[in-house]
Amino acid sequence: MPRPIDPVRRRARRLQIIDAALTAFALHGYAGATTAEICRIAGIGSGTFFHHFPTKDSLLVAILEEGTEETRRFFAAREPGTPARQVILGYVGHAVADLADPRAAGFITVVGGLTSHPDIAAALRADEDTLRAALREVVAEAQHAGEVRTDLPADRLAVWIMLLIDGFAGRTAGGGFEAAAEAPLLVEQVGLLLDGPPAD
Amino acid sequence: MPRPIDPVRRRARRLQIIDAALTAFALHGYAGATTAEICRIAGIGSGTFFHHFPTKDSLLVAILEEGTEETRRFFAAREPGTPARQVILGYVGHAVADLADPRAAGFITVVGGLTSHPDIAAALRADEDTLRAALREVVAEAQHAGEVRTDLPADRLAVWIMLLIDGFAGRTAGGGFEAAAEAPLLVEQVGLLLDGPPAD
Amino acid sequence: MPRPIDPVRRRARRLQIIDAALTAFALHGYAGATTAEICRIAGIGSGTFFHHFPTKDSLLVAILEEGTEETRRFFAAREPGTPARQVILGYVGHAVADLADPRAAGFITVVGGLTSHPDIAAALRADEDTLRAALREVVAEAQHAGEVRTDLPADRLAVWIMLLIDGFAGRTAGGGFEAAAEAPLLVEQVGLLLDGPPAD
Amino acid sequence: MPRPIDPVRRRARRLQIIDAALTAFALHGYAGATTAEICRIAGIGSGTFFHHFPTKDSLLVAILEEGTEETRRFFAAREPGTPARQVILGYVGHAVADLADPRAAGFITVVGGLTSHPDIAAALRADEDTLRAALREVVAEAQHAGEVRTDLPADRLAVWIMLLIDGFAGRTAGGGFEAAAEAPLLVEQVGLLLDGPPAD
DNA sequence: CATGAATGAGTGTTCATTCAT
DNA sequence: GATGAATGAACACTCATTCAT
Repeated sequence: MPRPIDPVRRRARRLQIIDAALTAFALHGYAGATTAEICRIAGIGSGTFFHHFPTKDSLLVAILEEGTEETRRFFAAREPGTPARQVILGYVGHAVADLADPRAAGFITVVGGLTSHPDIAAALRADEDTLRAALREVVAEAQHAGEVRTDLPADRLAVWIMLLIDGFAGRTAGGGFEAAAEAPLLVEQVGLLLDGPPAD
Repeated sequence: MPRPIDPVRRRARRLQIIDAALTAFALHGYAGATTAEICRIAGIGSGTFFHHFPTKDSLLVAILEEGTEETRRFFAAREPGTPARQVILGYVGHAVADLADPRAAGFITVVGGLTSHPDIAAALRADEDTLRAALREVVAEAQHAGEVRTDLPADRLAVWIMLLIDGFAGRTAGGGFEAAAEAPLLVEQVGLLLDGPPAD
Repeated sequence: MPRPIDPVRRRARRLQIIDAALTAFALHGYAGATTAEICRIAGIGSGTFFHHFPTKDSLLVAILEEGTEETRRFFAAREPGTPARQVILGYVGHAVADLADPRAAGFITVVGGLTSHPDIAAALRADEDTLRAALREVVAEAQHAGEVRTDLPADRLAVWIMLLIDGFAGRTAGGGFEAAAEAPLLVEQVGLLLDGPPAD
Repeated sequence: MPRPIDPVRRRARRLQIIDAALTAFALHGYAGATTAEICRIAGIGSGTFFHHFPTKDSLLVAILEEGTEETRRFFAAREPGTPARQVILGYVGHAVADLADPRAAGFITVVGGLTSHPDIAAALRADEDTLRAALREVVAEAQHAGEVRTDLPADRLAVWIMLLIDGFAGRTAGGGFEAAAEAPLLVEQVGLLLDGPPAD
């Protein structure tokens, strides 16, 4: 009597594990977090873990893909007619809001340098490329609309926006830096970046 | 009749190990880099490694302290009479020059989130605090000289300078970002940060 | 639907490891016996070892506690009405019977001096104290019954009984000393201890 | 200009190392004591250690041989005419006096079970055999003189004397057992052993 | 589907020993 | 003779992963 697999419950389990992993990775880094700890946080047995993710690497890949998907969704959800520059600054605000979860900041800084592990590196690159392409497109649009400086190519500005966000995340992960309080300065800095130095 | 120990050779060995560690850490992260690999890169036996550093942790701490010391030296070496703002931008240039070694960039990003390992966390904090204090002091001086905006406290500006440098380092560690080519834009962005948005 | 864990099998594995450890410790001493050898004797992988005992120390502690428990059981099992002196000599016989396993003798002599390793030292002390208290009590009872000399305090006699048993165990561990053949002489010597020198 | 080796200084160095080793062995056991610690206690470099003893094993063997030699000397130094029984009890007193050094007791208990290490096992056996033969001879003499029971062979009595001394040493190594205070009881026990149970 | 006992390659670290100075 | 830097085999222990139940 093969009970039909319940995809809802399955997804719930996966999210439960992903959530535990976020905590563990943020605390000890990817290599430092053990599957045993993730299982303990998630309240499951190790067997269950490997039922849902064939390897530890695949778990991290899944988390990264989840993030990539969210990025895609954000830009896809753009209200038609919204000015491009506003979309850019909106994304910055969106990213900062994610960093309200202190684990997110830790996760980003900790996962950045995983160039070994080919699967993970690929997922990181995909995440990066997705955001970079989306930003590049909307920056180019803003340039055409005259909302953004044109002395730098759109791609380079996109990368520098990401640079600012990543730097901000890194500070958030440490102590003594209130993401909420500093967010306006981030928006200001991105604005200054998009405007460039005053002509004077 | 004890042979007089040769401190020069001892220091050379330490530097040899530190150099190998920089490579390994940048490649695989702290936890991912094995002492065995560091030894292989350095061309020494494992016993020699632990003869010079009692633990893997202590090696990282030594590297960090080396960096802290270099920061201190940089600010101590300031020519009397140099304008404060020029010192700040000079430091930015100095930091970027270090990132010409691609391992340095990888190292910085990879080592950021090591909050477990109390000794390492302490050394990271010390490194951070040293730079932050030095920048704060010179930023405050620049404010008094009217070279820098005064609507933000010196400490906050110091942190944001570090944010920009760290974000820059993170990009350098990845591909598709030429540190040398992007350096002027970093100086420009720091300048924008120090000036603030145009009064207009 | 967690399979109900089988405590029987778990206990069996533990005993299997303990048995292998007894052999290895008796052969090479505590420090000299490697976990690898214990695993080989027990026919298990190293992972399994540490699945059941978190450290090598904890294994020895478990063995010692097993012994302490057995001592407690022996004295608790005393038939009501048995004369105290008979209980004492019964215990001596019981101890000698254990020494029929040549590994037991080796184990005792080898484990005696482990004053480093705080956990082990504590377990040794607990084992010692349990036996000493049990013997002291029954010796005191025998003194009240007039079966044992009263010129020495019960505690001191208890210690000397243990001294004789330990000395006997030490001889058993070496060669040229048949525990079974020498047992009557041990009982005689304990008798002499309990009686003291003839009044004459 | 090969300076003639100074055998006095050489012997002093050896004794200095042996003394340090006694301390270290008593504290941590043979396997637990490192050559590095012995060197530290002795205040010498590791190179010097291996100048005087080619291996750690050879050091222990040397200590054991020192002890064997002392045993031999004790029995050789017997004043002509001394009654055999008095020699036996004199030896017991001599052994107890050695145990006044708390390291001696620890050393004896800790070194007992080293059946691996063929050289050490051989030295232990030699030490044992030397004492046993000496005791056997003097016990036999006492038996002929009618000072000692004759229902047991001299060799067996010799072994039991050693059993009592070793048991005593084991207690001394632990706490709560004052060698000096308990010595008379040891002499009494040996006396009772040599007399056997009263005919009554 | 869920479990946790079992695995063994791999990890950081130790230590007796060697040897150039 | 004396030193301590260098060595690498061996050690206790970890951990991602497998699989019988």
